[in-house]
Amino acid sequence: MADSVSTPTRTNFIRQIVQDDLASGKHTRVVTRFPPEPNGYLHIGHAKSIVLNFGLAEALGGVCNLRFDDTNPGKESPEFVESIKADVRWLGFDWGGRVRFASDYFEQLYAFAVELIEQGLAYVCDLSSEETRAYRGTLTEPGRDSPFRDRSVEENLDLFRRMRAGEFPDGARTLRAKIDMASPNINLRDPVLYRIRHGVIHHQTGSEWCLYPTYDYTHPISDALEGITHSLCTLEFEDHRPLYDWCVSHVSVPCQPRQIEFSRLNLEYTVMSKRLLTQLVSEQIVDGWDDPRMPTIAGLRRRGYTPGAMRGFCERIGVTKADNLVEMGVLESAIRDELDANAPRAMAVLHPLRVVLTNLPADAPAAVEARNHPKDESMGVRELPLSAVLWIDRGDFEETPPKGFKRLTPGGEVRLRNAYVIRCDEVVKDADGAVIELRCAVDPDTLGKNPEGRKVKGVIHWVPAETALHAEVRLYDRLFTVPQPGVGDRDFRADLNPDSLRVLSDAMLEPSLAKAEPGARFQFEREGYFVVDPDSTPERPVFNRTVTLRDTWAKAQDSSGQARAGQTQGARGQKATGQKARSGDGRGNASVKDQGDGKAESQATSARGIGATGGVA
RNA sequence: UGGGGCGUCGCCAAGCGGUAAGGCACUGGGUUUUGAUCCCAGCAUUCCCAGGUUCGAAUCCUGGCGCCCCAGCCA
Repeated sequence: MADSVSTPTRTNFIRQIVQDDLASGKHTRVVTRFPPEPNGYLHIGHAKSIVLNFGLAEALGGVCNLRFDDTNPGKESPEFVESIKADVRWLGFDWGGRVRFASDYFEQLYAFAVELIEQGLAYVCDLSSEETRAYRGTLTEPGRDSPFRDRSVEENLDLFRRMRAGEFPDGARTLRAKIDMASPNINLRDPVLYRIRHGVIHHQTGSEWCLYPTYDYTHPISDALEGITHSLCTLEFEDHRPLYDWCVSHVSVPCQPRQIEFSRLNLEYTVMSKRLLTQLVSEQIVDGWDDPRMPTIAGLRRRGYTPGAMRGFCERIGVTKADNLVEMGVLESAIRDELDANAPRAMAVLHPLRVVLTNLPADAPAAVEARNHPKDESMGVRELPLSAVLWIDRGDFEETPPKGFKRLTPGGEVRLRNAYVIRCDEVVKDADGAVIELRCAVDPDTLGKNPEGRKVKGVIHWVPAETALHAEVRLYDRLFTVPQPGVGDRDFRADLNPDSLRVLSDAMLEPSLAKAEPGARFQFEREGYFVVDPDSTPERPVFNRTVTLRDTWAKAQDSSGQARAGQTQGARGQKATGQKARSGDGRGNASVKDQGDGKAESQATSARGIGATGGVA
């Protein structure tokens, strides 16, 4: 699907800096990089960084490297590098040439460390991690020099070589930069440059190394080696910039990239930290990294989002240094814009109610023609078989309608989309009083024209019963019930939305949908946008709801104060838990499957460690 | 009571000393065989607060207030 409706690229403070550097001749070509650590799947916050970095290079005639920041092998895996490559490609970006790894530079990084030692700017320290912390001081008190700070260059060189040779166990020694233990910036209090890690198999370098460089040391030098002009990262690295600059200015790299920081994306009703997302997956609260409720790129893709909508969303939210919390509505409007323009229409009945047409004319056509898009004729037309028995949605009939109800009522008339106007003559109920069938008369003179002398305001969708496709439809809602899950000391799992997934096992689809391939997107008229799930088979079609249509009627009903049993908090625009479900028990013969009931044991969510992925959110 | 950032409409966000863009949301109204889309209109006399400079300040200065980040051999 074409990404046609992304909003035009707006400028931002980083783009201005880059353009200024180009205009002044400081740089002749912009080179950026996207540097994820392969320790999880990419999420929509990464998409912001990807669109910024690749988009900037693309727009200004430069290049953007994809570089894996793989300096902590214990947490990383080839699965993650593959998923990241696939996600960046899916978003429509190209890193021109080979993928880079920080581990490509391990040998050079080691040589630069030797340079630092020779200059007296780095030393081997024998303090344990606990001692190192104790010597570091606090936010308000300066640290103390390590007793190993003044080792000779010769001794440092020897020790560092032996560290590489594997002579010392994990944690026995580190290589530290010699900067300033009294610096008010804690990052400058002799930061660790290298640590020892035995026994881990690195996904790229295997067991070649037992010495691994830290992010603070690796990142600036990797940037410099690649000729990066502008190194864009998130705000939490702002304090590290002096160290970044220190590294590239004390070692013989070919250039000194400029680090610029911007604020991370925060989205309401979801979580964005890799630690929490990993937890959702590992505790099986969701169905994997690509669960359609996840804010991962893989999840959004399976949910039915398009690359164009993702890029459009990123353009809309902008790039600044201000903390932000973006409303879901922005994301939803981005995908609706794109799908409204590009998704073919179809009809599907989610909560089927049987309707019998009692007087279908003998000369009625066997099928009616329907346009695949109300505005785009190039999308063509399709045939809808017509028959005397059909399905409509239970929510489109009310025995005692609220004021303003435009759908079917006893004795009332409604238009069957693309077909006749019908009138409900009889309501058939079972022993318990539940409506099981409607008997309706068609007005034979209303095919392709309005009835004479009266107006029929309501239009409802339908599916012919004989030829209907029985399908599974998965209705997704927000994963959490509160805008900021786990805020404060709460366990974020306590904020999970128990109704984030509802599976309708017997939805009825129009027969033309039989040939839809996984990944195909449609608008089910009056319901929303849906995508064929990879689980789908010809025998058992499975559709995921990407997003509902805007529904001002449901919204008006909500705000008129009517009770909504089982309604999740603030599910605006989420028809599934709203009006449809409320009216006449839309769950009918659908099975309801709850997931994510927060079964796991409670565990404190520390503020620490929820950030962080290689300077890219 | 260390350091680094940030505070413009409900949410994002332009603005770069010359008199508050835009998007989302919201509220009306129109078109409509999707209560969708589309169209039209409305939506900050005011920019965290208080002083000051200036003919003129969201933009400059001073002082407050509020929020975020930093004490991993994570990134």
